[in-house]
Amino acid sequence: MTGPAPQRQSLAGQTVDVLRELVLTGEISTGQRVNEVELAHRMHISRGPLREAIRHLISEGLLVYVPHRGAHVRQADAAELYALFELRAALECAAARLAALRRSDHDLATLHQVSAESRQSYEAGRRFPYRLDLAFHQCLLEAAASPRIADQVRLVQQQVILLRSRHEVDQAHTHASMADHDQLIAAIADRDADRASAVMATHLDRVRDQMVAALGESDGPMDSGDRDGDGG
Amino acid sequence: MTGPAPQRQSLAGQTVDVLRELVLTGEISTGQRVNEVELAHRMHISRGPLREAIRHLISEGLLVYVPHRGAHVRQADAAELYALFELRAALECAAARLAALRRSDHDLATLHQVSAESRQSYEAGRRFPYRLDLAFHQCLLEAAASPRIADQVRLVQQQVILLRSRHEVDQAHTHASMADHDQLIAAIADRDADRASAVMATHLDRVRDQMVAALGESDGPMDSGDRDGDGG
DNA sequence: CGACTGTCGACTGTTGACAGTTTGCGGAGC
DNA sequence: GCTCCGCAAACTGTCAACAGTCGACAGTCG
Repeated sequence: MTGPAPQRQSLAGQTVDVLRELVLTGEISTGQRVNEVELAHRMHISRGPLREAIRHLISEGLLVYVPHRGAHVRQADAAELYALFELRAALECAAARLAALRRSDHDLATLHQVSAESRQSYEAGRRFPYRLDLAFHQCLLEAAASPRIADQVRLVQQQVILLRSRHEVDQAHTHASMADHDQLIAAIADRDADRASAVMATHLDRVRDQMVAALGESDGPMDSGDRDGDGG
Repeated sequence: MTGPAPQRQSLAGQTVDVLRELVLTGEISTGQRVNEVELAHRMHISRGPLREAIRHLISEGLLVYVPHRGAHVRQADAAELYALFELRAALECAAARLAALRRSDHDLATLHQVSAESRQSYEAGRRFPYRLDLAFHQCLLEAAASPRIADQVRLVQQQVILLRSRHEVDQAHTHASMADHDQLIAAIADRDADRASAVMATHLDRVRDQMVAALGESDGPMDSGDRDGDGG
């Protein structure tokens, strides 16, 4: 599991985690090219392990690669975001369906708990950190008990995070998302697979539209719009 | 387009294709460990590009990796096969749904054509080469017009091929599969997304059960009967 | 003044060698 | 005879250096 990280990992393995964090936190800007020698020097490692780590992140979809030009952080337009969410919907709707069929009482209790934490955090004035949103979807994957689907969902979610971290989410969307989660829990509690899948589809459509809107605001007018608002 | 393959690919890129073929054709046996130095010498390349190719195939799911032990060809028991087909069903049912909604007349004609070729080949006495089965699913992906889903389906299909190549398929299963394909085409022609998804689910269940049965025949009765098949 | 071409710099692609770890074998001890 | 310990071989992990390729700049020709 994602327990205490075994520090006995290889250098390349550690580098994957470090580099992934650099990308997801935006420390390496979107679209920025990754210089192998410079980055290797900065990490006090050789180019070999770094290259393997880069290739790994490419396979995870966080980086893209151009021959003889190196790798750069993936940047998505609206079309790619739609395509990504089609994949996400395919996977998570199936997960919701399986969760409804297979969930144990323990799974259901955990879902309720995470949902309660989210609402608590929200009403305490915090901005519904997507850590709790991720935790909810993670619990759902546990309930679905389908390891291969779970792995793929995690990869897709990483790519969503890569885009989501760039902008803010508004309050109305937060409220609607939590309502979706509650409906999803209800469907899973009833072991209603079709309803769980449908609610998930609705939820993901909402999240997608919100992200497309935010993308259009910050990235839409691209002609020399050089306001690199990476602050967040 | 996917025209003449750019032979100017990097050595690592070429090696990926060569190694993938070696694995899928069974030239590297299932479970067999991959010796880096030996294989690099045999391919007249250095270990660097070979390692990158190996890591790539690991990310594709064809190889698995053990620290300090190297990579070996993935071998699946019944439980893993069930998990794999849950992922496949999630992806391909969604693809079938999208294909029903988005297919053009040209897509439909192509599907009909591939289906006819399959039937022709079958009645000519051939054993329904799964190349044609793959071609059918490929056409369906084109009709679905969802690039991310298509990519993932291709990766999953590779893993299925890795297991399917080991054994034969019986005639009854072949006949049923072609009937499934025809029903799927009909549903897509009617733009009935729900029915297309349902037919695909049935089809994949059939294929899965046939593979599980074949797996149990050829691989099940091993010396120490460790039938931990809790595939639910 | 504009377009083309030759050269330079930087970076990726590849290689061979070195170091650390694991595994298998052989011998000593019980 | 069986078990445990130690050594050696083989393999993976890592590194530094070499070679090939692409992009940019400057010089030259029309």
